[in-house]
Amino acid sequence: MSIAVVNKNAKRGSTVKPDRESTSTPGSSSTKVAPRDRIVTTACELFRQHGIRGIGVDAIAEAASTNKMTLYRHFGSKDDLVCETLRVNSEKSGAMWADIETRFPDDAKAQLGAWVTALSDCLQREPSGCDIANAAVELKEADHPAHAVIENFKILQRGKLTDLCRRTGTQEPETLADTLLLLLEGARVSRQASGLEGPAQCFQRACRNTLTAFGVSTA
Amino acid sequence: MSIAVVNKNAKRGSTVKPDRESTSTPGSSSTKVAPRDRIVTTACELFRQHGIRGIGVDAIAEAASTNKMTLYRHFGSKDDLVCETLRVNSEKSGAMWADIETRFPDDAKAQLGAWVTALSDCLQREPSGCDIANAAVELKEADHPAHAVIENFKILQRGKLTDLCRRTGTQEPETLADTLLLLLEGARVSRQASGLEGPAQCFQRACRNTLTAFGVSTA
DNA sequence: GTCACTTGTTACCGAACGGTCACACCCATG
DNA sequence: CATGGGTGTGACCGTTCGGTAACAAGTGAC
Repeated sequence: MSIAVVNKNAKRGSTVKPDRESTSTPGSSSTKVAPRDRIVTTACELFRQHGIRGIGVDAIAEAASTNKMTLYRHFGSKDDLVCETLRVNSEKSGAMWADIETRFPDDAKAQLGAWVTALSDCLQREPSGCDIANAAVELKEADHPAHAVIENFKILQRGKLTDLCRRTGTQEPETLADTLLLLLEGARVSRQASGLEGPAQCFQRACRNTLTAFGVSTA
Repeated sequence: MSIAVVNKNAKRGSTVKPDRESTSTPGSSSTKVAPRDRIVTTACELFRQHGIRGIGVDAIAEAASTNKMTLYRHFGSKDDLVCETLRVNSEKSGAMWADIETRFPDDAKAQLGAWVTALSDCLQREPSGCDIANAAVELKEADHPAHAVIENFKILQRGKLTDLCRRTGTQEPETLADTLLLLLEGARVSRQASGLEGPAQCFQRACRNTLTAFGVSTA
């Protein structure tokens, strides 16, 4: 299957007590991040890079400068860790919404325009697509606990966007919101062969067109 | 990880020579499909159901009423089999294009409308999303041979759709095609929480709106 | 110092996986 | 009947994986 081997050669060569860059130095070197937080951050990154099924708990623990035992003390199973990373990603999205709202208070049209540009920037920055959507594709087991997190996020996101569209005064705010979401999901998936300019520009242009078609002038 | 176990209990219980439903009866029972074809068909289905990483070659062979050895005699590796299934899926898409063209010869607008309805029907029938796009999400290894197949398919699809849009006489046929593709990919991914009516209707409505916005009356 | 708590380390387990081997079997062709 | 190619069967190998056990080491509060 030619699985990308990320695991191999755990030990960093030297046999003497090596570079413990962040651990065991309480307040000195690098802000003393708790193991649990290091694990979550690292897991987010590695899941995005290699897929959930493509990376093992051992490799995650090692990349987080800790070990498997500590990982399993904080998370009962790999599934739990997956859920936690998805939850963190949801919170990141929530932060983006809050940022938009504070930057353009009481201006729904400007907020909607900012949403488009923010997501377009996000698309250009992270070529791996939406972590949550990717997780939904990868986890086919119907009873996987992550599906609740995914479902919850999607409902929340759609609610927020629909509400924002409604506040712009357009008719059919739900149709507009659903169209924008379809464009977003599509852009996140199809990072190949979306024209010369890439899915980010493609997404942005399609959104602008859709907004004008719905009578929303993007301020 | 709570991987869905599809493999277990290979043997059908009875120890006597059991129900060999299709094999060893040359021209009698069920049309005598060659093992290779059975494997490909079964693999397509199982990859869609469980994901490429979620199903093993053993389970595929057994579901195809054959065994692992025969599978490996026809396909050098699981990766080869994956590529073959993606190729088959590409051909199915090609058949759809041919069908549309014969049903509405020399009528680009009607063909485009038929494309929308055909894909919408397809979305409603198969809730698993696009197998090729799913494969792209699941196979993160950059050197996986399937990526060539995927890329090839996407380029082909985009070329056909762009050409069709151009023949409708609209300006910016590429932008229109890219928008429709974004909507399609999005609808295929987001089978959850796309409004009350599901992504299929959502996709269809968004496409109609987009087409009218681009001045293409869907006959 | 002592105690409780969190981490680190190592080894291990059972299962599933991709892939291979050797051998028996069937069946069509000659 | 003999031969040869495609197929079925079961065992096997090496690896990786998720998860656990047992024990040592560090750390902060009292």
